[in-house]
Amino acid sequence: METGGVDKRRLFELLWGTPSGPRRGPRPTLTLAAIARAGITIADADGLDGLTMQRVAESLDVTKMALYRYVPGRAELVALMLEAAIGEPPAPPPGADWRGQLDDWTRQLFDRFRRHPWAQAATVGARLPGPNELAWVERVVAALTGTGLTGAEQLDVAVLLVGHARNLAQHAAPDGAPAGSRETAFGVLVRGREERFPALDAALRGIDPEATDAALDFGLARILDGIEALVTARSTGRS
Amino acid sequence: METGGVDKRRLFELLWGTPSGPRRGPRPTLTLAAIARAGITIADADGLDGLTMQRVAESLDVTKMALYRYVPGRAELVALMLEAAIGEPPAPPPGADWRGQLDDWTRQLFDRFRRHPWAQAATVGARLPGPNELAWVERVVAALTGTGLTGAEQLDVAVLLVGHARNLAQHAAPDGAPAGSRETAFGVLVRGREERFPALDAALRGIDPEATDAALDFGLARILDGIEALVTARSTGRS
DNA sequence: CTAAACTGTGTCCCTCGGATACAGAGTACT
DNA sequence: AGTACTCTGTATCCGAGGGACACAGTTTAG
Repeated sequence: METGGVDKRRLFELLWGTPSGPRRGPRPTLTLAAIARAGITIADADGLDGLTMQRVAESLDVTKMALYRYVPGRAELVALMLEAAIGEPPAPPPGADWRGQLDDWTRQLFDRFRRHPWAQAATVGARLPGPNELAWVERVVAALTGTGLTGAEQLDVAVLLVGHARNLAQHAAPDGAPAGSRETAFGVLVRGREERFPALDAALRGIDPEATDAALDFGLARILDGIEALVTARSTGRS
Repeated sequence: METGGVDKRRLFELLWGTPSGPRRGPRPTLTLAAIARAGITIADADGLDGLTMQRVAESLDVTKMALYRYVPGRAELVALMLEAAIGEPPAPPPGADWRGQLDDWTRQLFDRFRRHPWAQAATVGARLPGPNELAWVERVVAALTGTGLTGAEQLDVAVLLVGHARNLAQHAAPDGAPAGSRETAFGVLVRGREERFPALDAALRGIDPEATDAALDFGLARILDGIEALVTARSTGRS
């Protein structure tokens, strides 16, 4: 799996190109969107490892090689799937200030990542972003326009928030997991090695095993607090 | 590649087990550490895709199948490589307060991730942490002991900082990249589509192309500011 | 109506992870 | 010391999966 070689030229065409006009030969039976959808369904169920060209083709009632008429290879298919799975960014909640917008934005992105666990693995390394992905970034920058942050800082905020949403979708317990499963997972390893991990042991002891995992909220609140401090410093300091 | 199936029982033994005593047959020619080192060298050069059992075996002058006497499979080998590549956490800078410790900690972890780009891909999804990985977390919790944060919050901070270090190692430009390469990469996509990404366009225009990418520092400063606000609130509010 | 272009298919090849059976090496027990 | 047992490395084999290539059928431009 994961051959990794990506045809950047072709991928750019696929992500950003316009649907070309009337062509000559027989009309295609498939669509890029349909292929991506089929791939997403499979990957949602069985992960990226379960995603084979064969299975995608079968689910579309086509031969494996037919897919290569639309997509250069598996890597590019995954990129298309990612773009479709992330989708367009949601409308910002009406009347929200920049903080409210970014808070909602991060939770929405978190949800997308959680709905498609394979998106984690599909977003490692340098990528060519698609229109949807860029539209998400645009929303962050737009929300921060007028706060006194520089353009570079606005982008840095986007990177920070994407990272948090993505990172926590990874750490988030799977849907059916019992509360406090993270703590017990760590606890098993720390137990019997308390002298090696004393602080960790103490921290784990102080955790209510019934408490729900609030890592997303906690981190997001800290990040937004930090940004807010900068924003107020900027608006009071000069201007 | 990336068959994904992990033998958790065996992996736990490999990561946490103690080297067993004197055995009977011929003495092994290899070591787990040596195998992991060989794998790291290969993955550092050619990524996880370049890491094949064959290549690892060749670099150790052994047959491919000999490796399976030490390691259950490829997935477990990668886990061992990760544990070795991350290594033990560095000693906290002497005399530093919690903020100084966490700042240094995050940069150190960032460095490790940057030195081994494949570690990105190796840390997706739920994993069984090794002793080194847990020791890193221990350091964060230890640094926060006495700040008034609850045990759960201390762990949340660790998740947050790991995520930032990991995330930024991914976004960080490769070693030889020219300054401002991120901006130009975005710029190419935005150019000609200014009406679709107006805020992004404005942000990019305001960026000095010579400026060095400071996303790590920016995000880290925000996060630590946010934590500091919580710490002071806790210490002044009650106690 | 013909030629060109495009689509889906069948077949083939290569790479890679892993199972299995076997031969030699070293140790524990008598 | 000898023997039986066990562990190591190897050789061989298999199946899954990505992708190349040539071909036949289909649709449209001229």
